[in-house]
Amino acid sequence: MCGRTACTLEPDDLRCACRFKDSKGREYKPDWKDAPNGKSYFPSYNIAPSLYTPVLLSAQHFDAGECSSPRVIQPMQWGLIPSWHKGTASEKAFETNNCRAESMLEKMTYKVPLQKGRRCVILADGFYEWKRDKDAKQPYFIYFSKLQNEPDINPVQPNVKVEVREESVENIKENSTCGELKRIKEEGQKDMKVQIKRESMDNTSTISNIDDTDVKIGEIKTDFKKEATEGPCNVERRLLTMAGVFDVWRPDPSSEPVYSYSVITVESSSAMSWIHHRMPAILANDDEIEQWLNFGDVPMIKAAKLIRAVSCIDSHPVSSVVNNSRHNSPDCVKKIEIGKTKQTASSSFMSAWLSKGQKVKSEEPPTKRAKVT
DNA sequence: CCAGACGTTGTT
DNA sequence: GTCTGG
DNA sequence: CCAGACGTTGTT
DNA sequence: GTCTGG
Repeated sequence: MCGRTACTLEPDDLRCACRFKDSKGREYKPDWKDAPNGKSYFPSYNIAPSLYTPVLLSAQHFDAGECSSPRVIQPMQWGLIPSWHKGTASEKAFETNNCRAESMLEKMTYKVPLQKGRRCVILADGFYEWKRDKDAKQPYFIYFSKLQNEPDINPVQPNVKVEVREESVENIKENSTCGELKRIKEEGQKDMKVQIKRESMDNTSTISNIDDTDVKIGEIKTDFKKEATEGPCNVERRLLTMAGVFDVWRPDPSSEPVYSYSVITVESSSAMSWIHHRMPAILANDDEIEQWLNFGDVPMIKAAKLIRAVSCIDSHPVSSVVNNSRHNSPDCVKKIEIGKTKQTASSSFMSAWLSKGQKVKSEEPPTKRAKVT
């Protein structure tokens, strides 16, 4: 899954790294909006849940005229606090750092904000994942592959498949099994039946209470300022863009709202599964980002198709200094060679290799393992 | 009707 | 706030 | 996600 | 074992 990230760019560099063009070809940087409750984002190589991190969202979430760009970056707290939460921010009983894609349209905590169009994109240099082997834990840093900067040119069969079928109310009723269907729409309108199916298991859940028409499409704002976005962008690697859901919570009616988010997770692609069986839902290019953010034009049913396991990622092992979230240094993301410092890992690898030939449980991706001759 | 939940991961 | 279970 | 705490009284 | 803090 995704429980630790790095995000080291300053706000202006983040805005620069998030330059984009609208449908008319005008180029923008996202606006920067501070969190309304006064909390700040601090760049770090070691970002843990509960911290505030930069998140992209549509300017349509704000009042008309408030923004000079169709997109906004705002720091939000990692770990979604539902709008109905009672008590203080810290006494939330639930684990909402991640949101399972397979059930996000069913669970109250995520369904409700998603119906309100509260889709966001979490910005990061990359994220960390711990590969477990018995007692041992080896952290890896994972980020966008440098080879493909635009689409996911190396797609795998998505293991989270979102099927959308339009059927009449009658058909749905006839086809419904176990009373799983719930009525959603007013008379005369066609129901949307969304199935999110995990390929690995034959586990199909049917959702019908998310629909396109719930979201009030805000008036299209055409008065965004065109900003000067020329000049080089001093950002080396493309920022990782992870799909998320956010919500807005008020500790009490008088206080400022708290924006918080959850990273959507999916069953891992082959690029990740050798490290971990879950991974964040990554948006592979700007078109996907646009569709995910633009809740006014892109209904949830369509946006849900963007949530899948991509393969356009690279990774490398890093030092266990990253384990302690108090450690914030470039060492957290620095590549290390495994097997050199840890003799135990190396010797177990070698003995397994000697006894079984070259078929060894992979410590590296298949491509890298192939050069062992 | 009211009360109570509302979540994920990993591990066995 | 909204859904489920009793 | 992982690391670290997990407790009270009285005295300075 | 389980919760809190980062």
